[in-house]
Amino acid sequence: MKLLAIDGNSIINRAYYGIRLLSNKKGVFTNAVTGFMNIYLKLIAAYSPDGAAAAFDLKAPTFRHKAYDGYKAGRKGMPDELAMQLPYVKELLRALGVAVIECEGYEADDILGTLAHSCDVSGSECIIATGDRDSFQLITDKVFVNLASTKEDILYTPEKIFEVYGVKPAEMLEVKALMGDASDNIPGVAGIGEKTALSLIQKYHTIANIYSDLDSVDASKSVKEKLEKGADSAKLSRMLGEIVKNAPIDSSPEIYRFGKRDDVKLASLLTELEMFTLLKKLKVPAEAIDTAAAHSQDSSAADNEAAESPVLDANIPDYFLSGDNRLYRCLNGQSCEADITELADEKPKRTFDLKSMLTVLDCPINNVVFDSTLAAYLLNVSASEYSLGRLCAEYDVPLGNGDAETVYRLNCALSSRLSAQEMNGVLNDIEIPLAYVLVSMEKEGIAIDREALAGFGRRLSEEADSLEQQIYVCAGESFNISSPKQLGSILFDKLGLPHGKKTKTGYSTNAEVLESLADKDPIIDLILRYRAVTKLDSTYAQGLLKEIAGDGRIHTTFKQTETRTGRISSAEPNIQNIPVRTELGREFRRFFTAKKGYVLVDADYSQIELRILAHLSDDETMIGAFRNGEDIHAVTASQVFDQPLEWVTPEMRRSAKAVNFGIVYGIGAFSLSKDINVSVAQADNYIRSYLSKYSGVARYMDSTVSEAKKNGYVCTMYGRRRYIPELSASNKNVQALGKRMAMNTPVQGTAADIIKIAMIRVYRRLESENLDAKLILQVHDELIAEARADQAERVAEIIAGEMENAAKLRVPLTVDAKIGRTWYEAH
DNA sequence: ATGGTCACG
DNA sequence: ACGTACGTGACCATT
Repeated sequence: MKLLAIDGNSIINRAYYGIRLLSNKKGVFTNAVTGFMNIYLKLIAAYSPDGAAAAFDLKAPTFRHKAYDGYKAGRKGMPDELAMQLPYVKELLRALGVAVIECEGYEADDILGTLAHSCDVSGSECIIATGDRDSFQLITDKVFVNLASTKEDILYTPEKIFEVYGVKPAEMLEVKALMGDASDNIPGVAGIGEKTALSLIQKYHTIANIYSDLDSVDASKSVKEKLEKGADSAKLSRMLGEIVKNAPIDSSPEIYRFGKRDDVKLASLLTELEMFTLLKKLKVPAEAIDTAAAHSQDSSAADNEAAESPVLDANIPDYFLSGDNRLYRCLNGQSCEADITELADEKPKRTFDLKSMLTVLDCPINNVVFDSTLAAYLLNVSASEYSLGRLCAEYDVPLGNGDAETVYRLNCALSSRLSAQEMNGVLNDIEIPLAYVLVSMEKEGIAIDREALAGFGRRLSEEADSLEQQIYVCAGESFNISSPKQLGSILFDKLGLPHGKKTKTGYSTNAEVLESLADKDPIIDLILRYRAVTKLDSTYAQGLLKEIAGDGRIHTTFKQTETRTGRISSAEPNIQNIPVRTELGREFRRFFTAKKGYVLVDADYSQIELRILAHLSDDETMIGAFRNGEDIHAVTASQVFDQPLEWVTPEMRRSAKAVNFGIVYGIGAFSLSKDINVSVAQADNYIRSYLSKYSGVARYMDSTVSEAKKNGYVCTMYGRRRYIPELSASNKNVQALGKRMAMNTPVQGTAADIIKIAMIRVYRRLESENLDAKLILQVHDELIAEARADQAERVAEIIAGEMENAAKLRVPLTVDAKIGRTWYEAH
């Protein structure tokens, strides 16, 4: 019999602090549960035990173990965010057939000690899984300790203990009694640390031996004095530190053989917690999930703002496109395969993943009144995916008779929630029409000058080769410059340059650190140039060449349900991060061209986010500046530095620009100071000055954060919503992040809404006016169309006009539009 | 699969 | 003592 004995409190504590705060939609935090279950599954896979038991302290919320660096054990209680997860972990363990042991008057350690001892005497094997070293004293030929750590777990055996500490496992108690353990309230001998304690025990093995003849102990005079003074404390510590081995629990290992797994219980717990990955990992059968859903007492009623099981008009068909591209329809409860031509009729219809249907089927789909994927995205912009199976689990929707019927049931659930949250407008007026635009843009793509791009790539790789050789000369050896690890050891170990901050895995070698070292060694500049050139070559030259399709064009994929703020993203390739900031990088835009006889029209909003901020905050000064068509960064400089506008220098304007950007992101003095190279105190002054001059903005930020805390979410002007569970975290850094998200999301998200509206209108105008022009790219505040050369001026006017009029704000929206043969020229 | 780095708005 | 401006995606090295 092999028993896995889990130190429940220690492991859950590690799990909690190891994973950023997560929560389900009801606000139940789940990061500790997730981490715990992952550790549990890893342990099972690693040791294949015959049974398992998990020990918990009964008197929760104080911990006596040092659970993570910096944790002041015993002084603070367990945070609520963790305490609320404990019952879930215990229930899950029971459902998995694992015994949960708690014992009045005994700590988890004592339970583990008892289990371990019992295994030892009965000839069973015991593996203790814990995150702290207290259990080392329990190690024997039969009892091992798996120490969880952030990097890799280590299995401690008697041999391993001896290798690391030079003592036997049982002697670890003696060591601890001498050195003490602050986190465990064990005093030890004052002035004796780990080194001294270990060397004493290595020689004399026990405290009793040391004190039986203290005079003859081989140690310095001061150590002997300390030992003499601390004699009572040492003996007391020895008692306190000894783990109990006879706690009143069922100690026979055989009792803990795995019990029967309760799949329905697992399904109901994991569904409630929205831990769908684990549900899959554990291979919980679909029937169990259905049964759990059917028995669930608090499905839709308790779920946030959902009306009770509403019914959508069953006369409107729901469509689903399967993995093998077959179209299914559910109408009046009847599911069957359908022909794609019926999608073109003018009757209302509902879909699952409209954008995929348009892409895959490449046929007209008219009068779509609801889409599951887009609705699910609006309801929860933070999900990682929106598959039918996962959504059914998330919204407690039982599977129907065929996927199309399931879609119908799912749409009922989604629709009622969407109405309750007043997001029908965003779905019907923005996201559904936008899907058509995005599909058209992807299909159209953009022409690439392949030969010129390849030629530029060759130039870049030659430059990289040359820099590489020069770097090797400077370093005195060759190494992999692209490996931060190897680069760090060359720069900081071999060349002895002063290292700045460290990352988790070693020295930081990012551009900021390197730039600060630029005058210390000529190798730094070479490395920076090497980095820049290889980045351009691999990501943009080689990367884009790989993505050119048979038609000589690049067809990106615009993801409509990816970002937390409502922006769209671009992938394979990402055309939203083509270089522009450096002259060399900007060259890439010369290879993005219009086809023969056509030109590119590029239109971008000027400071759309700041204008939205002016509107949302109703700030008098900012609104005035925009209405008068003033240079907003210069105005801000004049405000922040308290100087007349005409006295503002380019340097002041640059700093003010950074402050303006920072404000939108939820600024901090530290980062601003780095950005504009002034002291933190100085940056702090700028921010204060800004907020006192733009008092409307200050008020707006405050009220946005407090509204967000009250509601748990923030909204854009058009009602798009983002939940921010970080705001209720106990960790102050996480909370601060939540506040910044709360301040930034309405601004960034409203900008996203507005350009989406503009895209829809531009698309329709170009079509209705029969222009030979198509939208092809979007880069957040910029739209690019390909237009027949003779119509370009007209197209530019339409695009700029639709963008400027997409929203009516308290300030004008202004747009710069340009025409060129290439993206470089048009931008 | 994850982390470091760096490209964009 | 720590971490430090919002939102993305791609590439590389390492595990």
